[in-house]
Formats: sequence, structure tokens, C-alpha cells
Amino acid sequence: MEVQLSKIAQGALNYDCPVLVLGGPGSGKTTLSLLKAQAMLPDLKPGQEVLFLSFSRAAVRQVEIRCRDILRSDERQQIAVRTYHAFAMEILRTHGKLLTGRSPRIIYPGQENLAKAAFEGDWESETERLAHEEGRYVFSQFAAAAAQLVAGSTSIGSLLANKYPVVILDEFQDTDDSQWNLVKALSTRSKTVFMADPDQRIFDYDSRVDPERLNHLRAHLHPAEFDLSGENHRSPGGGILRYADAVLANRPLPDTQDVTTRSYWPNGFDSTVHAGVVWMFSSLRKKGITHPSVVVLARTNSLVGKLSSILSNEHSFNGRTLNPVDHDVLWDADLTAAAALAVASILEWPSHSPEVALGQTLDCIADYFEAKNATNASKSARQTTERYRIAAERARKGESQRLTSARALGAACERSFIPQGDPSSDWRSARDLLGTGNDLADLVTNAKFVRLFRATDEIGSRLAEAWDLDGSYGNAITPVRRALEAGRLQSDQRNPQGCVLMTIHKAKGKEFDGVLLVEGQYQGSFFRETDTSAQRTSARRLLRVGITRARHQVVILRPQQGAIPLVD
DNA sequence: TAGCGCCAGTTTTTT
DNA sequence: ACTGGCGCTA
Repeated sequence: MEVQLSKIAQGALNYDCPVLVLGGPGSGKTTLSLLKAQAMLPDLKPGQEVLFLSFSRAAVRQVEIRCRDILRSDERQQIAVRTYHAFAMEILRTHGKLLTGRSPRIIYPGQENLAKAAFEGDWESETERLAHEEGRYVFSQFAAAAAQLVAGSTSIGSLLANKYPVVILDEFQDTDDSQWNLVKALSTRSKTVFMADPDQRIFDYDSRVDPERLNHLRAHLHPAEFDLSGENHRSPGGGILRYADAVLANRPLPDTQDVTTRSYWPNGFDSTVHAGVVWMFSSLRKKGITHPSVVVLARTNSLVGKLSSILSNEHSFNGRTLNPVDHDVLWDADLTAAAALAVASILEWPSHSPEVALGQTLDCIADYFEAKNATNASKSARQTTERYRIAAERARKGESQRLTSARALGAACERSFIPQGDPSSDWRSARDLLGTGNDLADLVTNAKFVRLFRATDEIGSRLAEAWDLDGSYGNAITPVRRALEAGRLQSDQRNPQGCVLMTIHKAKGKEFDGVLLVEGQYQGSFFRETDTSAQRTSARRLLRVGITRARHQVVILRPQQGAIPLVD
């Protein structure tokens, strides 16, 4: 690919390391850094690689795609693109024994959440204790441990520098304290290229992400700085970027065709969202894009879930019928999976004795509340987990139930649930059985999100297979679990195409033809009345990130009543 | 155990 | 305007 570079970009390309490249969304930082890597490849010895570190797997994927545009395949082999976490984890896995004398063990986020929920006291210092005394590391401790290894051991330091003589640091403004320590340690022996946009700092709710990070870097390494902020290669015309920058700076909004704001009335939310998506697609097609990618962004996960169910239904808008829109959702899947397994356990009822059947279902329900407590620790979730565990035990012993829902399920189980052999209607009736008591309403809601995995078809076909074999669903839990796992992996790998829904945070580093930014009425507000000025500023940064994901068209949907103006 | 009233409420990283 | 969590009470 031929790349036209500006004078400043050319300057950064020619300059020796360390280099700090500043620039906004679409300013060409990534392209420039890859060209810089390319220029340094001839100096590498066999076996050496350029290390490119970024934050999320999504960003890593994005960079790999960009590599395909810019680099030849033999060049691509010499660039290792990793997340900060994965890189630190690898160092820890290989050399971690040096720290405590025993093989390091990793505490995965699910386990961490459970342990955190059960722990009384300061969890932060407990994670440090776990690392230092027991050699067990939670994710946030990886970088600190890796930094300690690289800085503390000359042999590890030179081993890494020999493998990676050049390191490129992406999204540097979002590094936390220990990641910065790791980078500092690497920078003593390797050449470094830093890329940053202070105005894309959207993870600052984490107290270890220091807003002064760039100044730390300046004081420590004195990198040559190149500012690309005037450049824009993503959206032609520049209207989108100007608009986003005005929102950021709280300046009057420019007039541009590329960004439109619409308000909706309280009872018109669903149809306005739906119409907005439909309008977006037709508008992009009119501009000559035959297969447009459109992202619908919201601030909170729960609003994303709601938007998905809106797009799955039919609506009418100004007398026109809007058909359901096929879409993908980037969804945190743990709760949905647990809920789905509870539904699957009901499909198994006819294959077990009532005691076993009910016990299994009640255990699945307990698992669901355990997962709920793990994602968001609460006393009531913990208590409910316990209650359903006891209920499961009682069911297996054939004792009577104390919980209303458990009694209702027991009665339903006695009457015996008879599946008809049509997986989707059997699935729905099993799900409805769970919804009788209101303490499980939340579980049923989550179970309805199974379709977000795009796994419904997968589950359906696996269940149909099981049914054909022996006229019952037999063991339904296993195929459902498999389908959910496969679905989750898939949604991670999929390329953005058609319509995708996610939170603004997840969209960072991605780009789409059209962006629909949705503010809910009571949840997922852009701003709050109670915002401190720091919160307001960070909300502005977040909105800017959302708006600048678009190449061609942005639509902002806000409530007619109660929305705080984007600029004063 | 279940129902009532009160209060607060975002966002994320990995095998 | 709605939910989920929590503490109180019967």
C-alpha cells in the first residue's frame, strides 16, 4: 500500500528513538508506527522481533489487520503484536519462579471476583500479599511482577532486549503505574516508540492510570515529540472530527452534514432507535457504500442489551413498518451462560428421577447467583446462592421446599415437563417455568439474551440432534455449554460487518462507516446533573471517542426531555 | 421467607 | 421512570 506522509509524520519516521507520537483518532499514528517498525526491520538479527503492545485483544486484532495492509508477509512475521497483559503474563510464566521460589499461579478474573467478594478488608493490598507471599497473581498484578523481573534481573532484561530490540507502545496515555514500570524497565535496553492521545484517556476511573503519564515519560526518557493532531485520515471532510473536538472542548458545535442529533419522546424511544439504524444504513448506501458497517454505541452494558432487544422486534415509525435488524452484540456473557444452563437443566427433567432433576436445576440456579455475585458482589446474591444450594440438597433427599420458587419448580417437576421435540418452543416453555417466582425474573431476563451469542441456532441444532437420537433431550446441559463457549469465541473473532452493538469503551480503537450514539432516558446518560467537572471532562472524552469511530456518518439520539446539552 | 420503603446507580484488561 | 440491593418487620 502506498502511504502519503505529512512532513511531521515523515520527521517522526526519520528520527531515531525514543519517539513520542501524539495525535487524535484517525490521525495515522498506527500506520506511522508500523512504517517505523518496517524501516527498522533490516537492522534486526535473525530471531529478533519488533514488539507492539496495545490494550485489548480487539485493538491487537485491529493492528494485525493494519499490518496486512502495510507490510509484506515476511515482514509481518517479525512483528509481535500483543496485549500488555498477555506480554506480562508470558514473562511471569517463564521467569516468575525467581520471585517467590515457586511456580507462579494465575488467579483468573472470575475467581478473583469471588475471592474479592468473600474478602473483608482492602482487596488491593490483599492482591499484593497473594503475589508476594503465595506466588498467586491476579491480572492487575502481572505488569508489576513482570516489571520487577525485568528490572531486577540483568539476564531477563537482556534476554528480552535481545528478543525485542524495538518496542512500540500503543495507547500509552492509558497505561497504569505498573505497566509504566514495565515499559521503563524495557526502555533501558530497547528502542521505544510511544503513541498517545491524551484526549482518548477513557480508563481514568482506574486510580492507577495517571493523567500525568505523558509527563512522566517526558521527564524520564525525553523522547522527541511529533504531533499529528492536525491530521485526519479516517473521515473525509473532517466534519466528524471537528464536531467531536467541539464536544470535547465544550465549544459551539460546528454545522456538518456528517453529524446529526435527534431527540425522542419518552414513549418513542424504541421506534426512534430502530428508525435511526434503518436510516443510517440507507444513508450510507446512498453515499455509495454497498456493505456499510454500523455500530450502535451506548454508555452502559444494560442499555446495550436493551437496544439489542429493540432491534430484534418489529416497530412502526411514522406509519412505516420497521423489520427486525440482524445484528451482533459484544456482550459480557457469564450471567447469560449461567441462566441458559438453568433452562437446559429443565429440558433434562424427563430423563431423570424427580429428585435428581429438581436438584440439578436448583443447583444451576445457585450457580447463576454465584456468577452474579462474582461479577458484582452483593450480600443478597450470596445469600440466594446459599438458599438454592440448600434447596437442591433438600430436593435430592426428597424433602419439602421452603423457598416459594423452589416449591413451584418442584410442583412443575412433579407434573412432569413434556418436551415436544421442537427445540425453540421447548426452550421457551422451559424458560417460562423458571419465571414463576419473581426472585428468578432476573435470571429469565438473562436467559433471553442467549440470542446475543448468535448461539440460538447452534443450540437449536444440537438439541434437535440429541432429540433425534432417543426422543428426549437426555443430557442437554453439555451441548448448551459447548454451544455457548463456541459462540463466545466466535463473537470475539468476528470482523465488524453489518450492525454491531457495544459500549463506547469497547469501541475504542475500532472504526465503522456509521455510528449511532444512543443516550437512554434513565440509564446510560451522557452527562449527569451530579457530575464533578472532572467527570464531565471524562464524559466528553468518551463521547469524542464514540463520535470519531465513524468514517462517514454519525447520528446522536438523545431524550427530548432532561438531556443536558452537549455544550453549554 | 417475603414484602415494604429507601437509596443509588458507568466504564475494563486474559487463557 | 426503573431496577437491584439492603435493612426492617411480620
